[in-house]
Amino acid sequence: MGLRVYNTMSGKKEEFQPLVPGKVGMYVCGVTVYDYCHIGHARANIVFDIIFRYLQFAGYETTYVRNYTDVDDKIINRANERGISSQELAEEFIQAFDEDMDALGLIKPTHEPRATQYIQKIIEINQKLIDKGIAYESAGDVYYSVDKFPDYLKLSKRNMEEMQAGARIAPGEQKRNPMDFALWKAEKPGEPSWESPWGAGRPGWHIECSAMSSSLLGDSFDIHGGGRDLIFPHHENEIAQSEGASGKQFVKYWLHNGFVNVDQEKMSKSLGNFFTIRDILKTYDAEVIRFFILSAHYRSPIDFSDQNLAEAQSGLRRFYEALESAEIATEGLDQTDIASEEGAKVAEKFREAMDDDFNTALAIAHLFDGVRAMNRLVATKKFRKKPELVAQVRDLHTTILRMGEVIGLYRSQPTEWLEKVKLAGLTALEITQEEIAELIKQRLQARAEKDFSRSDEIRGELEAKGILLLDTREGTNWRLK
RNA sequence: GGCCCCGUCGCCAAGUGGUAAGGCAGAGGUCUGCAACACCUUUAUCAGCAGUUCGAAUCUGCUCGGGGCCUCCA
Repeated sequence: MGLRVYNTMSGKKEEFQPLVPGKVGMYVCGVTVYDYCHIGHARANIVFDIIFRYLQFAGYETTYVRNYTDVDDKIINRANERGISSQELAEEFIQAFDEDMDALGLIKPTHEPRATQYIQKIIEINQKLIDKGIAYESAGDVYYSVDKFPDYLKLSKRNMEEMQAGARIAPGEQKRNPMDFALWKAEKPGEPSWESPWGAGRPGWHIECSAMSSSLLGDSFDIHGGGRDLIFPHHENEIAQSEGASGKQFVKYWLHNGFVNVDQEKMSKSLGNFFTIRDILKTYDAEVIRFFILSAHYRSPIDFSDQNLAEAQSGLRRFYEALESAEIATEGLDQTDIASEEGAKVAEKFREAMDDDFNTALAIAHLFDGVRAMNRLVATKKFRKKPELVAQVRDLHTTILRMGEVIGLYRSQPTEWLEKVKLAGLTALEITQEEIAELIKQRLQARAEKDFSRSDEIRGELEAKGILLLDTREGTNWRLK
């Protein structure tokens, strides 16, 4: 069975069949660049990163577009506060966004358009909507007339009467219906503006995405993604604009990711309870964040907490420890042509899980099964003298890395990753690497002299500080408790 | 007020009609000078109540609890 995706439009999982066989066009709403990204942005971008990766893995030639909204009220306000141009501000946070996404290990979308690069296209769509009688000009503004689009609210499944009760008209706006939304805003002092048939002004928020998506993916494309909070009004309005202008179905599958909560409450700028990506990266490795996010289904809400991240780190460490021990166990052994089915079994389960609406939590669980199988084999007596077992371990190892690449995990060299996480954790403890090394040396000395009480004393001392000692064939290592 | 979602082991989290995955934490065992790691074993009947069904965590109704959207928001 092939890929199935949950479509917000139908409210059901549907069999995925792209408009053009073998090819996928995907548009995801990016960020408005006026501040640093928080973990909620990280989630949305990681989710669509793995969807992009998986589509390609599944053999689809995928065009992924993720925009930057670089003209907007918030950008203008923030820039004015800081006394710089909105362009400068946008530039600064585009760069910050790119740095954060790089740090999180995201692969680049095919296209990363900026709204301000598509002003002409925006004007064209507006003109078309006006010509069709769907939009109207009013005192230099252009508004979309929601009454002219019968399918309005089909995505968010609301009805007009209820919505109108809550809608309001801001001072200075001259709308025919309170629900009408701005496609073009007349220039105001201190704001960036562009010439248009309706005078100088700037685009409304929603129209940008219609312009960028149709320019890069055409009037109809396969997947449109974003956070749940964009369903209304943003995505609803995009549908109205794009379908109103083209007369064709805009998007086949609507995918929306769930929120990141803090203490059971949505994390957002307005609530002030957000954590930026760069702050979290000071304490946790980027892959830990990814692992945390992917260990729940993308549509479920997840609760952000230190405990949950620490747990994610433990889980990820299990993978890296297993990968490392498999590498050590098979090091220097000859390659053989012995066949192994172990990897194929794991890979098949993994694909089944991912095919079911990108169920990464289940997919990772199957990889954990692979880890256990691998550990078990490595722990077998005289493992290195049993070529069929060595072949199976190598097969599992390769498979875990290959599947890991599809979800952007296990990309580091295990020993380096383990070392990095270990040292990062050490900074929170009251002991240095050198002190640990010295104590280990003393303990080895004591053990050599069979002075086990002294040996245990040292271990107890370190354990009290959060350090665990591990005696191995190769010597004594340590790790965080 | 309108629309919508969720409530699964101590914690995280899959599972949406066929008899409860996985991880973290815990317990017992093997290994170990003793430990740790790893491995093996072990821990839930699914918020509550009432229905539908041969059969329900999965469908329906009600109750309780939590959350979201309706204004910018990933």
